[in-house]
Amino acid sequence: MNTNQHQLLFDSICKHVLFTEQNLQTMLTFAKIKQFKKGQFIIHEGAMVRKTHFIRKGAAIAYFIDSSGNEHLIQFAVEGWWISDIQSFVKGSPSLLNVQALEDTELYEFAYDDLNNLYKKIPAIESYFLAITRNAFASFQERVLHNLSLSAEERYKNFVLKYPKLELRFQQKWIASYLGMSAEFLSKIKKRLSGLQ
Amino acid sequence: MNTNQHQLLFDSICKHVLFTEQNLQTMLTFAKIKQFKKGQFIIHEGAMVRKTHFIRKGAAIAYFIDSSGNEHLIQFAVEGWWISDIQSFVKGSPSLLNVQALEDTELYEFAYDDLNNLYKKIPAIESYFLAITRNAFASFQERVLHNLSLSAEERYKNFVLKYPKLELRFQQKWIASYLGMSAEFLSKIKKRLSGLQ
DNA sequence: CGCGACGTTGATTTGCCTCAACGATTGTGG
DNA sequence: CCACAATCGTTGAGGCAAATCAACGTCGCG
Repeated sequence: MNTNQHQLLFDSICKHVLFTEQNLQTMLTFAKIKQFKKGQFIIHEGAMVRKTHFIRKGAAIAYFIDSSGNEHLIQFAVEGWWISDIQSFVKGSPSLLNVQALEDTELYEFAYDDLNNLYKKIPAIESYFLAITRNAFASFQERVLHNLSLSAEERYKNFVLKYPKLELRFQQKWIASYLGMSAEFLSKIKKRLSGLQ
Repeated sequence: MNTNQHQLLFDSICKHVLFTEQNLQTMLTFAKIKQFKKGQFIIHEGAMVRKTHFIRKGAAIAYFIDSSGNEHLIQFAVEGWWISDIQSFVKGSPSLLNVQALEDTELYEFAYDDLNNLYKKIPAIESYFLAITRNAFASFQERVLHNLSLSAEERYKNFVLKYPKLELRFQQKWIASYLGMSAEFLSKIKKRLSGLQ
C-alpha cells in the first residue's frame, strides 16, 4: 500500500491539520475501499448504515424523495469530497437519503464506531473532522441564506460562479433540484442568460 | 466562582462527552461573560469578531440583510444554545450577519484562538464541538430539505411541533422569515389553521 | 397618552410550477 | 454498429402559491 494512491485523502487532511504518512497508514486500516458502477446506490433510503464516504474517483449525489415522489438534491460530491447521510450517521437512524454514484466511483468507507476509535489513536483526525464539518455547516448556512434572499436566476448565476466544474459534470435536472427550482424553469433561465450576453 | 451558576454550560457539554468540574473551571478562564440589553447587538454586520457565544439567559437571533434591505433570519438561540456567524468565525472574514439580543441576555463569549488552545488542554472540548457542530449541520440540512419539499403551511406546522417554545417567545415576523415566507402570509396560515380545528 | 412597531386582512400581482408535446442525447440489445 | 427505447432538455400555455401593496386595528413602550 503506497501513499501515492491515497494522495487525495492525505492532502485533504493535511490542508487542515498536521498529519504524517504513518497516521495515514493507521487510518487506512480502518477504511474499506469500495467501487460502484454508474447508477449504483452507495446508501439506500431506509438502510441502517452509519458510514461516511470519501470519494477518490467519480461523482455521487445524496437526494431525498418526498411524499409526492419528487426528488430533491441535498448534496453533490466529486473527488476529494465527503458524502453521507449526516442525520443517519450522527443519530444512527435509518437513512432518509439515497446516495448514488453518477459515474463509476471509487471511495473510502468509514464506519461511525471506527472513526471514534481512530480519534482516540490520532486526535488530529478529530480536529480534521471538526474543520470539515464546520465548513459543511457554513456552506449549508449559505445555501439557506441564498434560498431565502435570492431569485432562481440569481441562485443559478451564483452556483455557476462557485462551482463551474459541477455545472458541467452533473445533469441539469440535478442542478435545478439542488437550487430549488424545476428543471423546466432552469432551462428557461439558461436561455434567457445566453440571449443576453 | 461556583459551578452552580454555570450548570447550563456544564450540562450541555456533559451531554456529549466526559467532563469534570475541574475542566469547566479551566474552560471558564477562557470565557468572557457578557450582558446585553434587549435590542443590543452582540455582533454587528461587517465586524471582525472571531467569537462564538453560549447563551446563559435570554434570547438572540442571527439574521442577514440583503441588497433590498430585507431581513432574513438564519438562526434563533435561547438558553443553552450557541450562536455566532459561523462563516466569519471559521474564515476570520467580516461578519455577514447581525446577531442581536431580543431579550435581556447573558452569555459566555469564546474567541476562536482561545478555543484552539483549549482543545489542546482539554481534548474533550474539541469532541464536544464536533458533536454540536454535526448536530447544527444536520439541522441545517433538514431545513434545506424542508425548504425544497414542503409548502409554507407544512413548514410552519413542522416548526410548531419541533419548537413549541420558540413559537411563543419570538415575534411572528421572525418566525415567518426563518421559515422563508412573508409575515403576512404566515398570518393568513395561522388564521386558516385556527379556523379548521 | 401618543407614537411606532407589530399583526391582520383584502386586492392585486408575479415568480415559478405543472402539464404537455416535441427534439436531442444517451444507453442498450440485437 | 445500428435501431430503438429511455431519459433528458426545451418550449409554450395556463395555473397557483405566495409576494407585494395598502389600509387599518392593536399592542408595547418611552
